[in-house]
Amino acid sequence: MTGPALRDWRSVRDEVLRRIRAREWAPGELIPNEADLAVEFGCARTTVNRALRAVAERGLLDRRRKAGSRVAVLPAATAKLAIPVIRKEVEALGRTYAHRLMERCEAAPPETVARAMRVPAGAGLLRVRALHLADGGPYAFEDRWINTIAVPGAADQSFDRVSSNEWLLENAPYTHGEIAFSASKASAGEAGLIGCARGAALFVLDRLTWDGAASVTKVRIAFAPGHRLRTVL
Amino acid sequence: MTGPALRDWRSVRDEVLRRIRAREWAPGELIPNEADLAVEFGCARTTVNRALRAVAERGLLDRRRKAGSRVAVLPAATAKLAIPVIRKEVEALGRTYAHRLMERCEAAPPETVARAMRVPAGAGLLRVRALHLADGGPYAFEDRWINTIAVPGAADQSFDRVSSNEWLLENAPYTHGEIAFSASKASAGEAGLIGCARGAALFVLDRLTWDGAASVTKVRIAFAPGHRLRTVL
DNA sequence: CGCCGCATTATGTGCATACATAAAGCCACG
DNA sequence: CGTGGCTTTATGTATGCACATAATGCGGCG
Repeated sequence: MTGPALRDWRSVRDEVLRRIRAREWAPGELIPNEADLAVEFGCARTTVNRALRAVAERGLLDRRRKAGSRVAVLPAATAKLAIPVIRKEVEALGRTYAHRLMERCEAAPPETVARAMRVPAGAGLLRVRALHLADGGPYAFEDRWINTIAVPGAADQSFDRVSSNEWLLENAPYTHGEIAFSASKASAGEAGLIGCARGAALFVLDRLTWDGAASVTKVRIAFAPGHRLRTVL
Repeated sequence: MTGPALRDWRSVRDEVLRRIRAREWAPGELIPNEADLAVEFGCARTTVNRALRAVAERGLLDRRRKAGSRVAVLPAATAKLAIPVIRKEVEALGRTYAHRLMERCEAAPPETVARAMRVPAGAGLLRVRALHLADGGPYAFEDRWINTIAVPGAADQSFDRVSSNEWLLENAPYTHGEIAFSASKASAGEAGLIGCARGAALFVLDRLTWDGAASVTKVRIAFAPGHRLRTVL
């Protein structure tokens, strides 16, 4: 059963994946340690380590020092989502992108927004509302609050040529953030802008980004009905 | 500017991230090559390589042989989604999980399903419909088709004790699959089962998994209103 | 002047080795 | 009999080196 030596880490990774899928190593079971596998595969332990690390990143192995590596029992399917700039997303569909700025003003945010962004209740934030278009039709509606203290340049931007979505990604560095997806019924206002029936089910993305302790921007993007977020496993 | 030597790859990674965020290395710009960075940081090139690879995986660097590494211009925010078994998801919320099997029968799938799963139009598939409950209330409704040829054991499972969701993840290996998220209005049937108003906006997950060339299962899970899929950036 | 191919160069990977670190589990001691 | 601490072990990582691979871009040739 000692086939040809598996000398590169991708081969080792693939062989490990095969054994897991084929149940040669059953869920919950401890697999041989790196040194033994290295001997079996005829390669260096470093190579086995690289391979096992890759498998563990996919969630199919649980690794712990001293305890060894065991096959994950209920591997949470992990999907790597790429959330591109909306312009890119539209263009990737072979459609023509455009955007229309609906509103741009300085305003005090509602209490929920102020709390989420951790800014004083009366603080003036920049509010931008804009429609993203694909082939001239509504694609998504964006409702955004920008912390102009964290993003100084934003106050000077009109956002009529470059969308705030895109401008911020290029110009507002962030250290971390959260994204949430949900479904929501279209309000009367949204229905009018997006061009759908009132009460239609909209796919909604909420994103809040931070630069250290300061919030950068909070945005809600409601996509036109039919929008799907796809990914491969 | 030669601070204390950055000897481990995490430090190097963090320093690289800092420089990108601080615009010391501007978007689109070519960064120094690995060898030079290794000299600057006082570590081996291998270590720099490991660090840059990690940054590239986050999407903040584009690396190409010979061309070098350049800072990504529009880094598509990449989020790693973990889609756990529903029972785990509910329990992670500190709620009590239960599930109720609504239907389990062998049937010929509608044409759209047959085509998506690439099975003959008249083929008999196992259909399972079940409700997932949290603290006794509806959490999600699952409508599933199982290819019993690809998953032999499934025909003998009643799915009344262990949900098909969980049983399949443990027992049906797959090589790849697709997931799509969308929003959909609750049909009359769904509304009744989930206990929401008809026409409510539901967050829907569609998953189709494959084992090589054979489809394993196709499932649509509609979550109760208010459900959010969260992830960090 | 244009195009092709090869030299150059930056990243990608494998290996042997050494040491770091976490933690399981045993043993001695109370 | 319980427990704290030490030993052992498996993974984690740093390093120097060598060679693989891709692709750029220059130089030579038609």
